[in-house]
Amino acid sequence: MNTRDLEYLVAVAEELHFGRAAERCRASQPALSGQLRKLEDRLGVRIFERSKRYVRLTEIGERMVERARAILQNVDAMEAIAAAHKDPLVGTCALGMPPTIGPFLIPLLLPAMKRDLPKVGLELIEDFTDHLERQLVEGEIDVAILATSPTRNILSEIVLYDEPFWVAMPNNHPLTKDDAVDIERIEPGDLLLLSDGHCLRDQIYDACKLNRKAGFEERGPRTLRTSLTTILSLVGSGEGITLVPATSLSGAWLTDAGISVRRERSGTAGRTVRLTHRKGYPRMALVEKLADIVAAIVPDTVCPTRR
Amino acid sequence: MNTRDLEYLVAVAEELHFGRAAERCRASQPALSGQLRKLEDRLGVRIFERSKRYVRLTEIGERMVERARAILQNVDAMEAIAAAHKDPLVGTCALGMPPTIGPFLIPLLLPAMKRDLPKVGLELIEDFTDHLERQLVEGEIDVAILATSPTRNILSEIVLYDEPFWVAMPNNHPLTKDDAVDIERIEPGDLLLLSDGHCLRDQIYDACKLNRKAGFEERGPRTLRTSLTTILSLVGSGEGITLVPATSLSGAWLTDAGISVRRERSGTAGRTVRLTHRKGYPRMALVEKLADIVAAIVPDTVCPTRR
DNA sequence: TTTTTTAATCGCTTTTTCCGATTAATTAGG
DNA sequence: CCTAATTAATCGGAAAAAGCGATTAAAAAA
Repeated sequence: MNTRDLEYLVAVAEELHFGRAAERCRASQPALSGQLRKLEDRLGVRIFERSKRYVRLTEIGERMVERARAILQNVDAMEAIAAAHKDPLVGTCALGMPPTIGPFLIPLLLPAMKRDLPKVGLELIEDFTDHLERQLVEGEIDVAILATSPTRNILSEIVLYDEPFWVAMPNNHPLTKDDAVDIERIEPGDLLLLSDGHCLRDQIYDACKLNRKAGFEERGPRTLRTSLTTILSLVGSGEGITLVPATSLSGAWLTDAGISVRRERSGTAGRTVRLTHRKGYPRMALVEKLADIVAAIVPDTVCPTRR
Repeated sequence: MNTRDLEYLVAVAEELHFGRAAERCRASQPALSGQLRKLEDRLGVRIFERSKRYVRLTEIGERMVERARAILQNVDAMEAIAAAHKDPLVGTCALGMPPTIGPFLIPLLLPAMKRDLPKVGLELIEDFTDHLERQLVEGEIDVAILATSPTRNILSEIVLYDEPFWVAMPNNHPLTKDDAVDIERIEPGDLLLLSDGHCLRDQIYDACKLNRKAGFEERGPRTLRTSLTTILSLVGSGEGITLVPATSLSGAWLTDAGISVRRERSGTAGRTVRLTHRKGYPRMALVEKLADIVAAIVPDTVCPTRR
């Protein structure tokens, strides 16, 4: 059944005149007549009582018109929804990010989104990287900000920025003497790390190349099943040292908390943050825009890939 | 927009697989693919996120599917209503009749309808013949039982029965002596007639050929703006004489009311009762059936045209 | 009677839809 | 790394549907 037929039906019901109805539908009278005749035949029911002098709805016709109107209303609604969403920068977007990024990025992201993508409702999901990847693959989220390259090849990435790791120490730590810290000099036993599952743990691991040191496991870092924020406050209270991504440095609270940060001398320790999405994701314009926004809001301690 | 496309849409939304969806819709996969692609293009919106490995609904797609389901539900309802009313002997039927027929026919008609047309809801309208004709023409009623031939030629009639007029007199009236009454002998001054508007008035007028009599107007019949039943009770109390159609004679109440009825000798006084309908009325099977029913229930004092 | 009105009918053209075969991309298995 | 399998898209041609203009038929109005 074609909704055009239903438009014809409603038009004739309102005009009670095939010619005028045809005109209103921008069709020829024979075309309209024929389609309605076929509609009646398909339904097996006479909708109109016709004569050369008048057209009238039958009892059943009245009910058919009611339904036809309901259908056309839904069709209109469908078209209206579609029209409203033609713009890819409209709708909701489920954005995932790991807990080592979220707390620092979200406060910057929300105002920027409100300004630059006011019609996009952001749904934020904070979870471990591998969970987010799975959710991406399963379509539970639209896009994620991750610090790893996607492992599944239905996913694709847009590089956002490179952020160096900084060394965070208690104010009275000997390594604070220098402008930059030689990463080799960090005592493994001092190192505070997040627990398994946090991508940052692996990244710091790699950065410190700790596994090269003999007897590392024995004298190795302490693992804490907590958040980066908590780790940092432990650093402030003299419990140890850690490496932090540069985006976490914004705000004055570090010094207030008794923490000093120093550059890592080689400049090689760091990670690349990307916007990850399914290759076939249809709202790529939104993803691109999101990438621009994130690149624009990160603090200047990092090096945005996009302008 | 074709509802087939919406079926395709819902099928793919449920199967998340173009091939299986096509199979379910008994269409080829390219046909289904193509139609959905065109639907997306028309709406200007991507409903599915496709890849070689998976199919997924977009956010907008979910909403489109909701609407599509609502539309298809209405289409089904439309088809169900049509299917239920394919039988012309279903639905409501507005039946008009004049007040000189209604009170005598309706008590017989209702039980017969309940038995023979149980799925037809009868809506009864009692009014003057010319009003009923107008209502027929305007489509306010479907059919009418009238004692006159239709004057508008968009109307057509099915003759139901011929009913003779009988002479109704007080028990003590001299004319009751004979088996049959010579209509010429009725004293015009004794005649009780219904007021203008009642078809029966004109019919009795014609039957008595009163207008041929000199000085008729002066000595003429008394007109009463009331009902046939009231006229008859006046006859019973000795106020005058009247002619009554044969259908009104059923029941024993006439003798109880002190009324005697006699045949009219010539046998020419009477009227033909018909079922009148618009020529183009689509439920002619119902009209025919109705005619059969009425012909079957009238008392045997009349001569049904139909068997 | 003639004219007007109006829905249906008739040919014919255009548009749409459909199918089978094929293609291209991707994944899985050896 | 190569091959097989899966799957949606594409292509070409055939079939179906819808459309239009002109005409017809019936009824009403002039």
